[in-house]
Amino acid sequence: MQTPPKNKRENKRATGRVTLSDVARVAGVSPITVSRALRGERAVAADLVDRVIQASNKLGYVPDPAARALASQRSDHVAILIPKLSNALFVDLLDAAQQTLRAEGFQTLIGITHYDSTQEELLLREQLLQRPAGLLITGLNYSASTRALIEAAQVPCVHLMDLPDASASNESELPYCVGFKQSDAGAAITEHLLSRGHKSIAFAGAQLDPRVMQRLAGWRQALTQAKLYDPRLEYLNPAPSSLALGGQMFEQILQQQPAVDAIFFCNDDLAQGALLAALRLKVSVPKRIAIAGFNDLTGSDQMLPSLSTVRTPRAQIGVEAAKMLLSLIKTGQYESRLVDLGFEVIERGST
Amino acid sequence: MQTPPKNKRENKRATGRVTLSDVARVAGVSPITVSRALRGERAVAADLVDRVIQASNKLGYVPDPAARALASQRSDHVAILIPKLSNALFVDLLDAAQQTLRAEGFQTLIGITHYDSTQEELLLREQLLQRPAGLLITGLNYSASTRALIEAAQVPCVHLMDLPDASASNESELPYCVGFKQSDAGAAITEHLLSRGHKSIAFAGAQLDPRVMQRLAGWRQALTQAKLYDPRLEYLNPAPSSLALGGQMFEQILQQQPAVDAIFFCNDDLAQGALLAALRLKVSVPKRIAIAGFNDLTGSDQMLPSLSTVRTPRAQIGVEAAKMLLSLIKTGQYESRLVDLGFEVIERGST
DNA sequence: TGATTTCAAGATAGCGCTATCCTAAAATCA
DNA sequence: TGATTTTAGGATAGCGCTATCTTGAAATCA
Repeated sequence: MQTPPKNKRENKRATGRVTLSDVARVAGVSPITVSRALRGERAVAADLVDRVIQASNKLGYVPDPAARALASQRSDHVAILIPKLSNALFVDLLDAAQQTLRAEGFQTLIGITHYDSTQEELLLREQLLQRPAGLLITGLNYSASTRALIEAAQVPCVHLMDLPDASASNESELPYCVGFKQSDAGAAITEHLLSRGHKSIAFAGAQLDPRVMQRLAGWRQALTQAKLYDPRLEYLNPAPSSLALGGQMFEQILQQQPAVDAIFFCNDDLAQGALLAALRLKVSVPKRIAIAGFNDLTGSDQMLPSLSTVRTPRAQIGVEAAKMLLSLIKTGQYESRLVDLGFEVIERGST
Repeated sequence: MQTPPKNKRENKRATGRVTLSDVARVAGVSPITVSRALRGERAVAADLVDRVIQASNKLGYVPDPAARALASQRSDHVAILIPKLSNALFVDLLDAAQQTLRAEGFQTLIGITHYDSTQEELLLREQLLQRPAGLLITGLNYSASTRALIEAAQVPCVHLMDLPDASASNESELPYCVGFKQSDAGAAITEHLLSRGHKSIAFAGAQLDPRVMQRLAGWRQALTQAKLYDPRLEYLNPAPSSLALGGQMFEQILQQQPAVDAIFFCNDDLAQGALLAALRLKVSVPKRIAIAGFNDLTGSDQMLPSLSTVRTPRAQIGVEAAKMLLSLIKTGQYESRLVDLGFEVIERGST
């Protein structure tokens, strides 16, 4: 003789969690109605919604993200892919995006690619397993397999920091992007140096990611237009950007190109390193040589002389990209695919 | 007349995912055996394990984290709580921990507390909803409610950057910690300044989190022991640490305490700002006044003069804490509760 | 006013796993 | 050798939600 089957309640694995059913019982409705009322999905009578919300508050109900993810095939995660944390630029981006997403109840999954597209793909694969609600990706990545992954995942995706050449194709084929024109910014700071009367302006770039190359293109274009372009003044080093490297490149350029009277460094850390090297070598800035940076990172205004640079709206990009993504997640659309947040040339003592 | 019930396969919501059952079918075993074989839980015959693994590889099976989390009440997330991303110290910590955790298949959930214990508790609550497998928390937080949350969650937790006074109580009541003795480090750099013959050594601190206060305690202790302690030389500013603030505090101290011949700044960014201010004001370092920092952040070796500081093993702390947590997650134990990774006084040009 | 459409609520059936219980065979013991 | 304990595999029943289908009532229409 067997014991009679226990009733459902007793049979439960005890997890101590307040569930939808608990709320439903208290509110006197079915569980599915609670689900709908709380998510605002479909029409639920106003008085029922009230009762559900009251019951929910009374019990301190909080939905279980795992159950939700399993049932709906969508989690409350947003994945973000960033090249490095050693560049303050990306940290600011992450910070801003993360903050904005959290305010809407989304958790941020970080992935650091180290500028490696194989890693990027691997990270994306891992992140997609979590069925994220959305994706934030630094740069406009067109690696075929990565794109395929994103398409297949059917997840809204916003790209950060860069804008495609809007000229091309029809609007609906463009990726969602929040950024600014890197090449325009590169040209703008170069023009600033030109306006100060400099004739021999070198470009010093490190890391050489696509955005650096676009700044280089901007520099080339501005100098070509001024009929001052000289390919020998391009100094490109694939090593990661750092203060120390900036100092080294500064010395190297001084030595190899004595006629150079200004240098545009592709990132502020390089430029800061150059300013410190100039102090060490007692090279007068901007008298003997002007120095410009990029990004307006912390400390650039404190340097001696203070560093002229391009202020990039990275925090704002993080916020706007997150908002765009949230809109895509919720409504499937956004007013525009391209958001250009511009940049600002900051003229300080070094030029 | 009704249509006959569709068989299970057809009845499924089509998600296109390879499931445990698919693997089970191919391997010719039951789903639960696949689950056990893949997780290495319980004993499964070696040949079955082989067959399961082969089938799994053949089909490209990957477990669904949401389903796993729902069934087991544990996700593959590890939550990390950090005060700020604007301090490179914590970014390094995050980077190292995240990297180590990912290698073992864990996703990192970040929470930025902004040094606010209310926020910390809120973040922790949100993160605990995800049923993380483990917790990494900066500092030794003893806010009652936060502690209660952690205890109630029954989740292994490792604290970062700091060590409790090991003297007290029995071993098993200590929290798991990876860090170093902040007060010892504060004392060590102060002793370094003393050894250089400085008699009037000021302390300049910002942010004033518990770790800064411990460095202050170390400074006090070293000076008291040398019979040179003077409370008027404590400069404490609750504002966030920054280069600009360092410059301001430097000027302020010079002005108010003309006899001071050395300053210990609680963080390198302050000290770097002070060095730049010294250049600006043409105050000779270390001749007129010596300057020491803390953490050995990027750029400190590039300053003019290069900055003497305390190198703290933050990346190593991130790695070791992650490893400790992984061990706690998998085995429930770790060889010791306190891991002291030490620190190193770096003597450079500024002292 | 009867027929058709719309709509709000509920019933049902999973999402893809793991915890738990069960069973038959193998291993151990007296 | 029969009784007891281990052991390996499987069956079953959820984890806590949401997608989907149903249903009865209200709204709309001819």
